[in-house]
Amino acid sequence: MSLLHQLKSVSIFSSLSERELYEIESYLIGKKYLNGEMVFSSYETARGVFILTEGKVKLYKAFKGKEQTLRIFTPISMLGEAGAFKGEHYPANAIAIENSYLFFLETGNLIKIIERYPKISLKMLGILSERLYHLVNLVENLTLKDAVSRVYEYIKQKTDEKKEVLFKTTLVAMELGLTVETVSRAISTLKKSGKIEKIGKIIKVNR
Amino acid sequence: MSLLHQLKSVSIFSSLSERELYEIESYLIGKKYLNGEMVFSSYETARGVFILTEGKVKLYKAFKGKEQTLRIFTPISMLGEAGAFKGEHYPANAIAIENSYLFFLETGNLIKIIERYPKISLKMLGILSERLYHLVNLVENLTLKDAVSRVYEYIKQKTDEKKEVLFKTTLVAMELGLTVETVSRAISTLKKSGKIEKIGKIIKVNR
DNA sequence: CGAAGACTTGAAATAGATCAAGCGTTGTGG
DNA sequence: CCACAACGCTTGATCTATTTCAAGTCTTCG
Repeated sequence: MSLLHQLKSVSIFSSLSERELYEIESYLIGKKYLNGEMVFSSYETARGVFILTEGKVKLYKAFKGKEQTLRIFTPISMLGEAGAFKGEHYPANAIAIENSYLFFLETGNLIKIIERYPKISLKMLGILSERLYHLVNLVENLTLKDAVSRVYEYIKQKTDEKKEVLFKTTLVAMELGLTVETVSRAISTLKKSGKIEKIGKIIKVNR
Repeated sequence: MSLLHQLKSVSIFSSLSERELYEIESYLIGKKYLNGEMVFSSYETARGVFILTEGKVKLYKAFKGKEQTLRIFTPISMLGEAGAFKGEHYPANAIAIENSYLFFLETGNLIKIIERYPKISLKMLGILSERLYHLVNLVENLTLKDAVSRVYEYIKQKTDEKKEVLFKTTLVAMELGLTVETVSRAISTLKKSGKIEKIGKIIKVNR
């Protein structure tokens, strides 16, 4: 897929013409990140946003050897927006958890774009709002729901469109803020109660 | 304090002239909320934002009889922005925890204002980003830090400007997502270790 | 003044984490 | 292409921080 085409799927740019996208493209700097490589950290000054076009990036907080995943990003997504619009530092850390490719867009240029194409600002407000919904949902899950129902809801949601889904315990544990062991136990509980079926790594919900 | 004056302290309006504020004022509908009265709930469709000019409002999530506070708002603050820019429903519930006064501003009018005064959109992006920082911080506190250090950090932060601060166990427990008992125990631990002093309801940090 | 609400302290319960060990899967380099 | 090392998954046993339950004291204010 061409970069131009990819830009179109970044929601804030979706309303722009090819000509306009072409201009934005000129601001972007692409870089490959290997699995395990840091994209940005909360210690560093936020200089702009990233656009993930390939791979997977984990956004997380770390403190005293423990860590909490906030979100796993997959293509095509924008990262680091909050840092760009407020504050010195990014609010969290981002690390590639697969070999990935990201473009960087400087805050100054982003603001230039927003000012030039006012429609974009509403889109941007929409993105930030979506981030807030996601985080509020995370807090709800972390503090109000037990492990088994969280895993169950996760699976239900993932199998909403597709019938069956590839299930990686480690990844799900990360996304839900649980340990691998807890997720594994939750799965066997759900299997026993007949709510799900799992053959190999393929999982499906019984409705 | 006049409404016009109050509007000026809502950061998104701070750059507007009196004439412009006067126009915005005409969109606002004020209403008194008694202690315990619901301002909005996550079940209801988001029709606009609120501006708190008096009292205290708690933003929280509830599930199966349990609840988790996301934030306590004090004047002058805006509430419900995320709902206005995305999604059918507000992401959480808001309830007055003191007798309060709020103005309501319809989404349509807010967007009109943003489109008319483009500078406002950057301010708005800043507000949403600040909300994200706050929530990320909440997640960090809830999942990575223990009760005693959370209470300690809370007190340190609150006593940053003032030397001494009025401490209400119940309110702090809400804000930190802990039980009253846990906060009370944390306080006595901190007192014993000499890190803080508390006489009556007045608390201070030993530095 | 008295009663409702706020705070403290102790004892018990609990959900999930941590530690530990064994098994399964996979992919790489010899 | 096979072997085996590294990694992922499962299951059991213990541990621990915080919640819950309970009961008593202190505060405040109508």
